[in-house]
Amino acid sequence: MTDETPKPPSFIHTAVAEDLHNGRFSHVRTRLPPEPNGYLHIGHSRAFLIDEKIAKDFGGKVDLRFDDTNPTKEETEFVEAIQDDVKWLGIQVDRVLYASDYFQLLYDWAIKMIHMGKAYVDDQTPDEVSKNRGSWGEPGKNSPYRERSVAENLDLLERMKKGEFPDGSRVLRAKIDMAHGNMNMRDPILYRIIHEPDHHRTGNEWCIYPMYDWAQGQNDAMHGVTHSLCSIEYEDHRPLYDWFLQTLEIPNPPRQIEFGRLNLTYTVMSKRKLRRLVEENYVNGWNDPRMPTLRAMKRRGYTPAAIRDFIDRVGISKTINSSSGVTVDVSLLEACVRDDLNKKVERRMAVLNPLKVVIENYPEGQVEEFSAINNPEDPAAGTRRVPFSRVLYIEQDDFRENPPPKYFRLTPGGEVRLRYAYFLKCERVIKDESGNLIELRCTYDPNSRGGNAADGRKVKATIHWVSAQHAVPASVRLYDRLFSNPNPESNGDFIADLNPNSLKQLENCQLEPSLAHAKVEESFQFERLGYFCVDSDSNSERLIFNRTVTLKDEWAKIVQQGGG
RNA sequence: UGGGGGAUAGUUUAGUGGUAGAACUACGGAUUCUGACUCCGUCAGCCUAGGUUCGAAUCCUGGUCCCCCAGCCA
Repeated sequence: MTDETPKPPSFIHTAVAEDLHNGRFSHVRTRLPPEPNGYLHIGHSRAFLIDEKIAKDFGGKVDLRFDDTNPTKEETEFVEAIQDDVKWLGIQVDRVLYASDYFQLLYDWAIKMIHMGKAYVDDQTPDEVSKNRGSWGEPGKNSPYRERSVAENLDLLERMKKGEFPDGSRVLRAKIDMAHGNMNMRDPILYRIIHEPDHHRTGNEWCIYPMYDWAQGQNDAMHGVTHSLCSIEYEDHRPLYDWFLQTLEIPNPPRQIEFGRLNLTYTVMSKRKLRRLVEENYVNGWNDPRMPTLRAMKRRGYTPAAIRDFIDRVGISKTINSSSGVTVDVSLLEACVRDDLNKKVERRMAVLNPLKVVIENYPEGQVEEFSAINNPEDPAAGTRRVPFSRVLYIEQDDFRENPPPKYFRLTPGGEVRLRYAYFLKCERVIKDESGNLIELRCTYDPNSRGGNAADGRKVKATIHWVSAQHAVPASVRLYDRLFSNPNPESNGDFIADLNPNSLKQLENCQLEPSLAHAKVEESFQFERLGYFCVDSDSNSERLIFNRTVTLKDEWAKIVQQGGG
């Protein structure tokens, strides 16, 4: 591995290195800033991995900090789920912090702002606040409460905090500039009143809660964060971020740096849309393997290594082509999983759509065992024994009565190799009254034991098989992309772009016996088919596999192009 | 309408004044007891118009197109 070409550093690396070089900072600390109001998806994981990478590359640390400043949206359940996902990804966080643990410090700063004449309690209704904010190209109007006395502001804020006023009746605002071109600077709201529900950590101790802008920079500062990395839609919040830190005269102010967000083709990423998929039952929950959430991807069989590789290959930039970022082709993600699983996972034979084969010249009652390689990419994985007998199952796709051009699997009178076993020739086709194919009568070549003919003749195809009397039945869920449109919603409602074939469950699959005791989450390559893992719905009665991703399939392409 | 940001093959991404390079995709081929893996090859790009320069993706000027912002969400 001497010739591995390191990825060039990102623009963030460049900026951080500069800060270190010119003495703005002497070390690096970043933070993962999730709001515990939902499950993490692949887009979050990228943001997190960027934070991790920057910290690691500069010998710094990364914290996990929950931005739990809005009790109406946040729950303990998500706090736990997020920590699980972070752990699963393998991110080693230095500290787990909660914005809510620092409400008092933030409140003290608000009091300081009032004393400085930089903050005031506004009694306007939400509607008035909104109207008086003005619009693009039109300045806002100063609130009639803007020039209240320090004493009155202090008193009012104290009573807001204690819960003397109803929700929505007042807010604390910074006094900046109602005519500013940047909307965020038009007297932003610092605190709003929220009585219900209780906060997941502070209970009913507070009746006011800080807004994102008011909390973010100060939290970063008090936790010693040097570089506050976030996505690009926060770029025009940066002036406000800096304004608070400067106005409060906070030493060693952290630096916010923004990067473009990650979107995927054939996927939706917004929390709103994902929630709709769940709530309207288009998928079976947040961990449905078709979802882009990390728990879903885990269940589907994606590995942290594959996700990390993917994020790495995508890189970091500020490019913006769509919804605040860049839209990466899912096929890159799929390529990354295949790469990882190919190296690590054992091979097995599994017949998804069984077609019965009787080998007429094979002795009834006889059973042989063949040795099969577990992983050609990893000799240390060794071999296993696979039983063979007179009645087998092969894949329906591996036989064609009227083969199209370029089809070189089994055909009437044709010969193929049964992987690791014998050459097999199809002699007769058996059908039911309505003409459906139900069975193949075949013969084998006893002189091809192990897979090579004594006379040296070749076959064009090798197919997988399972001995009928030894087979383990199972269900297999074939997952495909959730949407059939690379850019869901590009022509109307994204629900209309749902792929009707995103899940197909097969109930009559036949697996080689070594799979009988496969454990939940264990992954395998079913040869010639794809990568599959044991689903958590499995029990001692029934094995259920999820297809993580197919193998690349040249034949499928030929068929798609009309060749088959 | 005001503010902020972005533009290099189909998709991502390097390149920071000196021959535009990579990955994924697509296509073709070699190999193969997985139509997999591996290997080789092909197609394909600097948003645009000027300027500076011996030389511009890179510097300057003017356009064009795309994204984000008017929550008491984050």
